[in-house]
Amino acid sequence: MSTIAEIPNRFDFQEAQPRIYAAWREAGYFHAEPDPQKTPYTIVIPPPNVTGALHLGHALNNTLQDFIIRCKRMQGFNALWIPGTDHAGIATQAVVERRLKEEENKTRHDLGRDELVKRIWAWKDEYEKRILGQLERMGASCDWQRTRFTLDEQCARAVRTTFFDLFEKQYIYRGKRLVNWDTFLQTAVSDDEVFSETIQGHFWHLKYPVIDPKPGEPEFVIVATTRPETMLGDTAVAVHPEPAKILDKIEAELKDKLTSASKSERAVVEEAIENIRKRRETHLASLQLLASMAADGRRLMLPLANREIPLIADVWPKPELGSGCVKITPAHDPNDYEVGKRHALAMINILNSDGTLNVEAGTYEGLSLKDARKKVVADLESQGLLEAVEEREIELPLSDRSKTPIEPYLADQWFVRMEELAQSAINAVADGRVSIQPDRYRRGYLDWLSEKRDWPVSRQLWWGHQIPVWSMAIAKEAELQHSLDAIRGLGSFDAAGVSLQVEASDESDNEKRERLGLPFATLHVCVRNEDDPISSELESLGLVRQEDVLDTWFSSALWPHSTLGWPESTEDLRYFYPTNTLMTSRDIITLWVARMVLMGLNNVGQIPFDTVYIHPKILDGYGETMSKSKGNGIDPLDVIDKFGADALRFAMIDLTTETQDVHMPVEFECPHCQATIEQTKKNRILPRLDCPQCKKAFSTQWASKEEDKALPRGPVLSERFENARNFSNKLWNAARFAMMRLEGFVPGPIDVNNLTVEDRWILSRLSGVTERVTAAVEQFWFHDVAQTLYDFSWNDFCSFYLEMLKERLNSDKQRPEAQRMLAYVLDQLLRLLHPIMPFVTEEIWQLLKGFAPQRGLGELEFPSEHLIVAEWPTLDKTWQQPEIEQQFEMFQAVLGATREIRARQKIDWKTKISFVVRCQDDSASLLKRMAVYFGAMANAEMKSAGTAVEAPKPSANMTLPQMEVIVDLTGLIDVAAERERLEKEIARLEGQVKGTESKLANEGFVSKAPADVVEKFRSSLEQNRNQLAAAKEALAELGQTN
RNA sequence: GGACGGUUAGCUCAGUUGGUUAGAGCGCCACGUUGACAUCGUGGAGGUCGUUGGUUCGAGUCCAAUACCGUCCACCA
Repeated sequence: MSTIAEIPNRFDFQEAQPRIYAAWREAGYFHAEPDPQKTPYTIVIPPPNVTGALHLGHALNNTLQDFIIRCKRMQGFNALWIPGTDHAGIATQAVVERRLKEEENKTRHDLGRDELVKRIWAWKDEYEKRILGQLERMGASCDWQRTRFTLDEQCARAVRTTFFDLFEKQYIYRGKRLVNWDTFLQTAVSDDEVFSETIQGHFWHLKYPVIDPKPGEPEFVIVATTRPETMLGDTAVAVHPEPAKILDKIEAELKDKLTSASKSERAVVEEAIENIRKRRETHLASLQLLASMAADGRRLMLPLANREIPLIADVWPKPELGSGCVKITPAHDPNDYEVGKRHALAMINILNSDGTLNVEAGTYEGLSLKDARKKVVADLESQGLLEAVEEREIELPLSDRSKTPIEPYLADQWFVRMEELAQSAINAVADGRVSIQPDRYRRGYLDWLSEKRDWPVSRQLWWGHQIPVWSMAIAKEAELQHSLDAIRGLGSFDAAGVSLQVEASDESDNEKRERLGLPFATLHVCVRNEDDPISSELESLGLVRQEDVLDTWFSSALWPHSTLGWPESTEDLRYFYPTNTLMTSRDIITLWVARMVLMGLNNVGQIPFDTVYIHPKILDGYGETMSKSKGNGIDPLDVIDKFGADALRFAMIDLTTETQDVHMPVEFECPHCQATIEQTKKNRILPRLDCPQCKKAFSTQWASKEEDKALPRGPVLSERFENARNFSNKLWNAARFAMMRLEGFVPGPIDVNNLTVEDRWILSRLSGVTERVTAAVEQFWFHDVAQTLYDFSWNDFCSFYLEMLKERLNSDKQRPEAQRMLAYVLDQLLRLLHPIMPFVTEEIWQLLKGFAPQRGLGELEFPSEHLIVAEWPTLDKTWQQPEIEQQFEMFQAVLGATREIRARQKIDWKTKISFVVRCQDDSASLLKRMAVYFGAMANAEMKSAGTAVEAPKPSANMTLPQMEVIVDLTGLIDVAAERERLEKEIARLEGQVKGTESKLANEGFVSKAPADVVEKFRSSLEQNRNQLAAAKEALAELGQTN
């Protein structure tokens, strides 16, 4: 058995965490198997990207999951938390490619596909290990035997099965789409990898001749463009069909705005109205004419290309901008692409993949875009078709990866048709089978899905699930049947899972198609199992496998069922699916959550989870998202090293409120002297800093030079973890106290019918806290859980209950019962705190077992081997006794009064004071029972209490509801201090009385407010009046004393 | 441009159905090491709840308008 000397006054978390974690793991508590006797509770982790280490956002996300899983495990559920990581397609490939460039000055083409993928796997192995290690250090109780990776064999099988199924249902198809093309890297990049820069550019006004203008019609239509070279791909010019209506509408809106505009806005709005008026004068007539010409089917001659194009009416051009007309280049502009689809326009791609012009550009073929622009402008000018050139700032989209301009480029892409799938996911949330909390996030989910936009799933990458489709171009119509027969005739065709699609060319003009070398059609064969011999047979027929891989979200969308063994109908799947709660942050509700719902429904026929909990984001002190690229990110491991995993977890739970994101000011910590250095936008990007206190230098995450890297690293931390660390320490020391005083503990039943006031009080509080915490867990009120337990532990348990136990533990007679109560209450508290702070509570649990091997309130129990599997406290509501709590509050108030008077009077703590309490008899008898505690906790002696106590003189008087505490100040009094305090008190009470009086004088209040509320005010008024009278009297007495 | 969130003490945040004069932690001030804990204890100071108007007997809480901050989505010839 330990003695106090053996228990350090600090919890050595560095030593204990790995030891405790290993013990849990070895005992198999993290692992779950299907068990019909128990109800499953399952969470799948949002798999972190293997691009890098986990950050504080992950710490939050995973703490919440582990908290819930630990609660559920203790509550008797068969709790399963499935861990894993995400291959994160483009992000991971980009990281590895960047490193390849930096370290070896090579591109992926130098390595080739197989070698690059091999390198990425090595990267993945390293980071996966690191990520899973971080989770372990946070205390995550994941079932490591079930660890998955979105690109592992099991997930790959799920992906192929899903793809095949959707292909067969014709939900998957190949089509053209404008992508952000990086002409330097010759790959498509996603929208979030495009950034734009404002540059000084030009606005060219071009004149397109009208073919056979009728009298009164213009000879030319003027279009304005920032990219004149794309005119070679124009297939129409558009004008708004009802320019007058739009101008009227804009003017009406502006006038509306004017009525509510502030003075400073007025001028701006008035100017805008004036501009619209001018616009009407200068442009309206001609725009209306053009609109009617468009309706009339008039055509224009596209200069240089010498091609006839239609003038069309469409809602896209804004009559108030530019010339009011726009050229339409469907293959090279996203808006024009939409217009082109609406009007079934030809889409002419004038670019090669390297950014030079192709055969469609006629004489301009082979030129770079830059040269083509010069030549096109020069040629137009020489033909007198350049109306004007304006200077203008334009936004130029650039590739984040190559820093070269992005070209919208029409490319073949694979899509998932969303109509039916999206509807199923909409229904699941709309009818409540899947609930999203907080529910304000439902709307974004439903709105996004309701657009039912087809999902482009192909990526021009090498890292990912390669599309399981083999394709072949069919040059001529006559060859189609022959090829189909050949494929169907393959030896293993019937046995294999194979599905066939014929993609027709979108160029229907035979002659033109042949001139451009385009095929008549393309055959696509989807193979269910890529290892099937059919794939090599297909290749022998000349079919080639698609190079593209699938969007990383395609495999993530299957996560809740692929991790449980789907497509096989495993026992795991049947037992643990649907999972219960998905916890994630709001930015991937659409990208991920929605797709999991629809894929779960499509593949398994059931929703993937019944609840989605959206947690807040952690921002830095400037309200910016934390990120490595800004240098304001906190590494959870740094927090764990300094404050402990329990502190990190408590802080995460505590800051998770329902309403908002949390700001966390961050600072550097000097590794030499531990001084904190406030992080600013300036210093957070420096590779090294000099500590202002000890003047020594340290390095940051930006260190790249050898000399900087050699310096000790200064971690980025936040003082907001200190509070949590202190709480953990407080708990540890409360336990340490218990260990000291449990010496000689004899297990035995507690006489529940004969408890002291403080015992009944702590049990009442404990019961209330248990109820509240249990309910809060169900509601995901994490902050509420943390606060309730913090408050109970620190204020009720430590500051009062333990202090009061000290007296009883000193008495041989009272000690056995006091020890049993101490062991019991601590036992219950440890259980409640365990899901938040698993390490320190488990350590205490183990120690406590040594002292109190059997404990309990009614019946004695042997504690479980480990706290992690102890039963969650169950609620005994009968212990909740409001009267007891009220009585106790009265005691606390009297105690507080003596302390306050002592402080005001500056009476040394060692000087014993005495006091009397004027109060009702029942209160007096209670206070008399507590008399010993006034001595122990305030070094004060209660001489007497009751209705007729004699007030000592001189005295300090403190009025409380229903009571008056009068402290004997013989030989002690500081009259000025006491007068000041009383005057202040009188002022406060007068304000209160006045407020209440006027309220009660209000006829409306008395007649309309509920009777109990009115009664409450009445009695409080009476109380306040009494208090006020007593205070005034005390002040008068003071005058006499003086 | 659309949707959503926030604005409460010096800082970071609570405030669950509207009900006495609004809370916590940190920070600040004063005092204090009596053997669980100075990562502590005791006491104190500090807020007209962004602004304006409305509903109500009563508004931090409900409604409307407005300002500022933030997030997501769309878009910028």
